[in-house]
This record gives sequence, structure tokens and C-alpha cells, in this order.
Amino acid sequence: VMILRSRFLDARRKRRNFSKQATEVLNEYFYSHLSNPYPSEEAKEDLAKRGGISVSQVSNWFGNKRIRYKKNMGKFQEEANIYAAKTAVDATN
Amino acid sequence: ASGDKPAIDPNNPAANWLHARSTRKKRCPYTKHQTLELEKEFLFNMYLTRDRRYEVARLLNLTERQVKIWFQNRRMKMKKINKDRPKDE
DNA sequence: CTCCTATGATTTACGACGCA
DNA sequence: CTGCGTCGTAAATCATAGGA
Repeated sequence: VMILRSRFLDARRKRRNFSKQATEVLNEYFYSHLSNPYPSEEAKEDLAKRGGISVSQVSNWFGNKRIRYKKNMGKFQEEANIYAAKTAVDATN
Repeated sequence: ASGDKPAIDPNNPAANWLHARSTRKKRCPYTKHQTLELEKEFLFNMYLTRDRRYEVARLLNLTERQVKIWFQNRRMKMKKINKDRPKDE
């Protein structure tokens, strides 16, 4: 039984990439909080709800995003500009 | 007024983020044997006595600190599993 | 189908803070 | 003051998804 359980848990690695909607919501928060991209527990819950994913997945996403962004900021420049423009428009409205 | 804000460098917004100290030991994945034995010990009891910690560390060639931290991480993992999957069985 | 890179999840190792 | 507890995280690594 324990073996079956551990196999089931390993199956979590058979993941799906997040939906466009989830990625959108996460990136929006990330790039509009670049100086401190550490969402509170409440913010994580809100992002999770709006993206249709779990709070743990939100935490994983931010952990991966912070490291990968820091490791290679150049690679994310275009993406950063896109979301910066988006939030600028939102602020105007 | 207000020279009080850190003035984030636009070219390096990550400068103020949390970062691991350079003295931190690099992560070293444990062998299957080490992991298996640690899991067996965890099954026996989730909390280590000082004597068991010493024994396990000696047998697996890990430091007592590594064993202590492994158990702390393992307990957090168990908590996370129970949270994500409240009803299982 | 075979690479190869992107991406989500998991694994070590700490810092910060709590409690006895 | 010691020492182990939890919580949140960095960074490395794992394992698969997905595209050329």
C-alpha cells in the first residue's frame, strides 16, 4: 500500500503546463511587483483562485520564476515589457 | 524629500530579493540507500531522539545536522501532502 | 521518432523566528 | 543561552511536456 501511495505521489510529476489564464495572472503579479515578488498567503490564495490552480502551485511557480528570472534577466526582457505595458494600461483605466 | 526609498536599480530588480549566503553548502542529493534508510527511520518515528540521530548519521555517513534537517523537511513534506490530499484512502 | 529546451515539482540547506 | 520545532524560501536537480 505504501508503495502504491508513493507511486501515486510521484505521478504528481506527470504535470500539465498551466493554462494561458493562470500564466497570465501569475506573470501579471510578478512583473507588477518586481521589486518584491513575494506574494502574501492571502495574495497566493487569490492568484490560485483566479488561475484555477492550487496555492502550492502558485508557490512553486514564484520560486521557479524568481530563480530563473534572476539567473537570466535578458531572456525575460521581452516578457517583462509585455506585462509592464499591460499593467500600465490597467492603471490608466 | 524622500531619499529614503532604496531606489531600485531598474537593471537589476533582483538585487533586493532574498538570497542564499555564499557560505551555504551546495545541495547534495542523497543516495537511494540513504533516502530509503531515512524513510524507514521516519516510519519508525517522525521525531528523532539524540541517540537515534547520532546512529542514523553514523550509519548513513551524514552529519547529525543533515539528519536533523532531513527530518524537519520530511515532516513539512508530510504536512503538504496531507493538505493537498485531505481525503485519501 | 529523436533531440533539446521550457516548465512544474521535488529535494537539500538555511535564516528567521517560536517555545521550553 | 541552548537547541530543536515550524515556516518560507534559494538553489539545484528531477522528470516530463512540447516543439523543431
